[in-house]
Amino acid sequence: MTKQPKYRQLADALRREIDNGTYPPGARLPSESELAARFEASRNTVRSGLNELVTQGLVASSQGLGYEVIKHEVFQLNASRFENLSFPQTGDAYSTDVTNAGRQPSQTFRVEMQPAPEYAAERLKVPAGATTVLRFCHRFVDDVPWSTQATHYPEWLLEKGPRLTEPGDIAEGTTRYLAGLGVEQVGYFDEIATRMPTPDEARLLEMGAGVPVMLWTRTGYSATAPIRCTVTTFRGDLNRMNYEIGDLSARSEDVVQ
Amino acid sequence: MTKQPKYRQLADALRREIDNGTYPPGARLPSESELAARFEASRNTVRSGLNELVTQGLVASSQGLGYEVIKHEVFQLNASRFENLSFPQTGDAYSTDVTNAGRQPSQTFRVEMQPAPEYAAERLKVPAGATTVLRFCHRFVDDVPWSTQATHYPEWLLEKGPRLTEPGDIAEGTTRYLAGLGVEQVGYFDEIATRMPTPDEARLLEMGAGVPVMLWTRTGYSATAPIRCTVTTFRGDLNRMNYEIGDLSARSEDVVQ
DNA sequence: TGCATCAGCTTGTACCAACAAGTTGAGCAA
DNA sequence: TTGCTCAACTTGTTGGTACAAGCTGATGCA
Repeated sequence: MTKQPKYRQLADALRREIDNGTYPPGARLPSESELAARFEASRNTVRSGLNELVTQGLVASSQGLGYEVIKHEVFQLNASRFENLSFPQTGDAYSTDVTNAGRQPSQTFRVEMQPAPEYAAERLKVPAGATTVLRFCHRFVDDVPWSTQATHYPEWLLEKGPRLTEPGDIAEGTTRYLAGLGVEQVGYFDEIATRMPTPDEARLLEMGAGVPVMLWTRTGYSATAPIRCTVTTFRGDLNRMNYEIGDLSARSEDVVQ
Repeated sequence: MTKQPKYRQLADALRREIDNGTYPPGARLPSESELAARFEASRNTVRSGLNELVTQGLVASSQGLGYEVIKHEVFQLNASRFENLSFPQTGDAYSTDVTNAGRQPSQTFRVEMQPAPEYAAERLKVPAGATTVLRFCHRFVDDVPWSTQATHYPEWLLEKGPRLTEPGDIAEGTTRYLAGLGVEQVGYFDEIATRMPTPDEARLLEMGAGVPVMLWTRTGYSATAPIRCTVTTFRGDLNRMNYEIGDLSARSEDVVQ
């Protein structure tokens, strides 16, 4: 074991104390100057160590307040069931999942006609820059920012579903609305990626700079063509994506060897 | 637009120059002292700005060498096809995916009998601490560390598949091996999460501390019981997880409106 | 030629100082 | 009591200095 620099020893010591409950989630750490006295280090060195914990998403700092141990609370999102089609639902998939978890969903909407960005054009099989309907959605759970969602629809869909451009929510969910008009989503292709948030994303989701985002890109297909491309951006520390595939009857039952 | 601190202005300027190709992937940034002169800032301020870029995974620094712009080449992993069952394969799912991408896979193996950690016990429906077979695998693509994989099998499976404890690879893939013994995986439950790497993970995967990891937990089920729980840890910046669900015939065809 | 050494570059660690800016609670005034 | 001000805390930003440690190429010796 090679000798670690002082700021890292400090970070490791604090990490241990957070793990073992000396500083439980929600608790405040001692101030920088107190830690400096305890570890016989300068304030800058203490800040280097604390910065490591912030980067790892264990604590968050606020000017004037101090450092607070973050509480993580993971929210499970079931991504693989067939949206709105396999069983009855009243709202969209998000509201359903959140409500089932006993939480309060809310969201703000924005609808625009936009030239398709490269990723959307490619997936929707339209020329780059072609006009698309963009429905943008900023979602909250119990008033905490949870995700942003941008869905591009190809322009030709408007002939069949003019309400796509209506500002505001479509109560029964857009997938269900389109299915009622004969444009049924029969399959989808999901891509899941992760990266550090852009400054914009960090601001929108009110997340620490050291927490990754999860990007969920879903391209929905009718029997003949792609009909939508949705990119959802989650706080990575608060969400988990689930897929159920194949026969899972053994999952819910008691185990029989 | 409020005034940003100097170190952030510096980070934003460099980020733009990386994006627009002034510093392409693999290029070296100017040294800290050169940047200090250019931005009329102290070396400490420059380091704060560069640290932001490191945290966001855009650049990496090495002592004595300088700052290098990271090149990321994303590897797509198809997670939803039915492993080894729906079509013939020669090796395991990983080798197949990597080879199909024209890359050279390699891996190191380790097999142990281990008490089940909490997450595995829960998913395998065995008591916490019950003995399980742990097959641990460290995978490389073109000799670059790519992922670690830890699979727990319940102990009762050994009666049917004793080769599980053999050190070294099982050539045809464990899932296929078990299927040949009558323990067929008929479904699986996937969970995908993301977080910052632990120091150990950062070392094993040779990744910057500012790059998130992607955790892929797959629990496989036979018709009657869970038969394995696999946790794969990826570099988040180099991997993307794909799921194909439902009828995707429209995906590969030319579009017909 | 071949090899060891070292100067001169790079980043890493650690310290000090000063002031800006956000938060809170004590205490005073209406 | 209510409400305001302000002192005393907190972290945020920016400057400075010094030395440690890693890398590279030039230099010079064998």
